[in-house]
Amino acid sequence: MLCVGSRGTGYIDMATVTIKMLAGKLNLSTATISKALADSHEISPATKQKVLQLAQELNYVPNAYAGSLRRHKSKTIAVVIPEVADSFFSLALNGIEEVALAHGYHTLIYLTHEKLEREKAILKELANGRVDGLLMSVTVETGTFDHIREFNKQLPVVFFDRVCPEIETAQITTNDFECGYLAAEHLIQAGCRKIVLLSVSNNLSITSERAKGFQKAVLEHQLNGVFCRVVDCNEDAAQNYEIIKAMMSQPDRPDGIIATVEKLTIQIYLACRDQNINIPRDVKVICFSNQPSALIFDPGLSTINQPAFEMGRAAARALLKALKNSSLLLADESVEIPSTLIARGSTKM
Amino acid sequence: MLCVGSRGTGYIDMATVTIKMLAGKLNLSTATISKALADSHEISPATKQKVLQLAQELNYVPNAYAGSLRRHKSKTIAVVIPEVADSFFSLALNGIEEVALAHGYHTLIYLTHEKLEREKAILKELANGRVDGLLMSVTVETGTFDHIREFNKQLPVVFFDRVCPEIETAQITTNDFECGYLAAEHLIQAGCRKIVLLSVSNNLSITSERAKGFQKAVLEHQLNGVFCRVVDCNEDAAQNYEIIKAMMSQPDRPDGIIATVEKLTIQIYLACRDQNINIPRDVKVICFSNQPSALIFDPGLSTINQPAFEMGRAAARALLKALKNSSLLLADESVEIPSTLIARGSTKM
DNA sequence: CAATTTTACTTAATCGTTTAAGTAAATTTT
DNA sequence: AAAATTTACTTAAACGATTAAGTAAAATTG
Repeated sequence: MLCVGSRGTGYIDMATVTIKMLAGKLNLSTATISKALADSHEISPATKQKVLQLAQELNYVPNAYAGSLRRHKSKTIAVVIPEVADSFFSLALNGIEEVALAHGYHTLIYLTHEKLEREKAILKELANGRVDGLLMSVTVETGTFDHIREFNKQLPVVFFDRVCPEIETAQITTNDFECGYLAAEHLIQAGCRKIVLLSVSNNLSITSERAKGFQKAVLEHQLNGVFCRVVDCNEDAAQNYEIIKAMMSQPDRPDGIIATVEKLTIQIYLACRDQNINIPRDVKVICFSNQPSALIFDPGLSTINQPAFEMGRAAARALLKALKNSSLLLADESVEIPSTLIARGSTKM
Repeated sequence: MLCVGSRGTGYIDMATVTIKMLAGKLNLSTATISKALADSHEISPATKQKVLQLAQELNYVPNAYAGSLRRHKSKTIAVVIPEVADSFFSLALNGIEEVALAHGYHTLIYLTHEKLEREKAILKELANGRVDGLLMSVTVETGTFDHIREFNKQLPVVFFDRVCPEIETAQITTNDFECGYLAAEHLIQAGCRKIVLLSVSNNLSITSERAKGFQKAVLEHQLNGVFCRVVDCNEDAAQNYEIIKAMMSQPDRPDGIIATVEKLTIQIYLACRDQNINIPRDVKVICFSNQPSALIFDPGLSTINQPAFEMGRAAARALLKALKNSSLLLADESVEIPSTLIARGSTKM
């Protein structure tokens, strides 16, 4: 018995299996079916058995949105991040998805591409039932927080990595201050005296924390503040290349570079190669990065390795915990998961 | 006027703004509000103006699920991929999100972690209204297709990269056969005579296409089939390292390696380094990879670069086109976007 | 100006669930 | 055995939107 129309989608609705349909076939009310499927004590074992069996046979899957509408719960969370083609965020997303899945939650993804406007638009749109909560890493542009605060009045938000201390909620971070300090210490131990920290001009607490750690080490070792400084890069790879190249062609060029942003790595290597500046002989380089292939760079890249996957998991866990237990104070769920410094060829003495 | 309860979520419902509420405040019916917001010709300009203004003021956002339930359209697509911590998939996801966003669609993400069971469970759950369509790259285990075929009876599916020619729908691919051929040709031109293609044991059409292209080049150049062969790796990095190491410690070890899987790159480099086999002098290596940092590997990695972002975009576009135009035959939307071979240090003569 | 059409609404049903409240029959209690 | 309770259901309202169908008043037509 073929069932092909001459026009239309070609997709068969087959009068999608609903509770109503099950009720019809079994001569029961929809209420009974619903309760039977929910294993309610109000329904007799015999009826439950019949309902379950028919549901199985007809491949009944409850309409997600009908339930969401009724219960005011979507079993969906949103992940709002700047980009996904970045080892940190893709690993974090991995961790988030794992936890969401395990709890039967669905994961919506939104990329801000570092645009505050986009971030605002997303939060606004999500503020009406589509999700039960939000995991986010803010953009580099995010300097005001009203849009987040407004959203957070209605739904729980958990920050990870690029957190927002201004908002009282769970903040999943790594030890950025300490890592900035350790990176600088590491370079100093390797003999560097003119260390530059490359950052991107932004409002992020994590980069300022890293910079503060760096400054502390510089002070402790009484290094010259003229040479030891923070240099701002931006979102444009070609421009960053020029910035780094210009910096490295000065007579008093740095002998150590700390990149707080993974994507600057390539530009640093390229700029040095193109100017015949040898890493690590002429300049030592360490980056905040999670690329597993850092060890086969030329030379192997010393890194501060963030626990991206674990941070994603921790963030998702905190959010889901809050969703299960509505009296939970999310601010108490903040955790700091330490990063690890891995020394490789690029900082060899 | 503070509004803080002693218990509960702390999240303010503020009787979330609904059409009903707007209707109440303006002394109009919900139908009028709904139509005004949809800019219907049935509503007078004056009323529209009033409605729009109040909606703006109260920050009204339509409940997504109410509309979805009524219209049987969710404005949501699902992306089902093996993993996200992979340069191809993260770039593709980027392209997908861009297109979805531009069309006002939401993107759900599901990771199969290469498990067929997981893939089946996801499709089953999604088959009831949650999404309007699906973009997918199948797992390495996906050898049967009934679960996809079943889903595809109800909703449109578009495959990208790891496609499924058995299902009649859009398949967004790159020129895998040709690339397998070109990679082999490239190694042969560089002097290789004993070339091994490293793959992962699976059912994927793309890897078999690459292998076929490789075989063609081997035949054309009448290379010895004993040395020129396909070697299977798997999902376990440590095991792969051992497989490659064992292969490279044979007396008749290969002088050329083609890796069809990005993640094998590191194991190849490590195994060679650990055995003092010089790349490219002793063995030349080319990988299917999209890592932008391939050029600063040691030595720079020659790659077959897939147009991941473009493929993601093409896949999303095909799906959305089908969703807008239900009489579209998706199979006609299949496209092949060519990859590019980038020669670097790892295949130098 | 009576008849018709158009305008600008409202009423009420519906999407697929869940759930409070109701109810008849069976069971238990006293 | 009458009263009270429990069991296993059903009825109907709700969630928040959309939309077919209905309607009174205003505008247009012949």
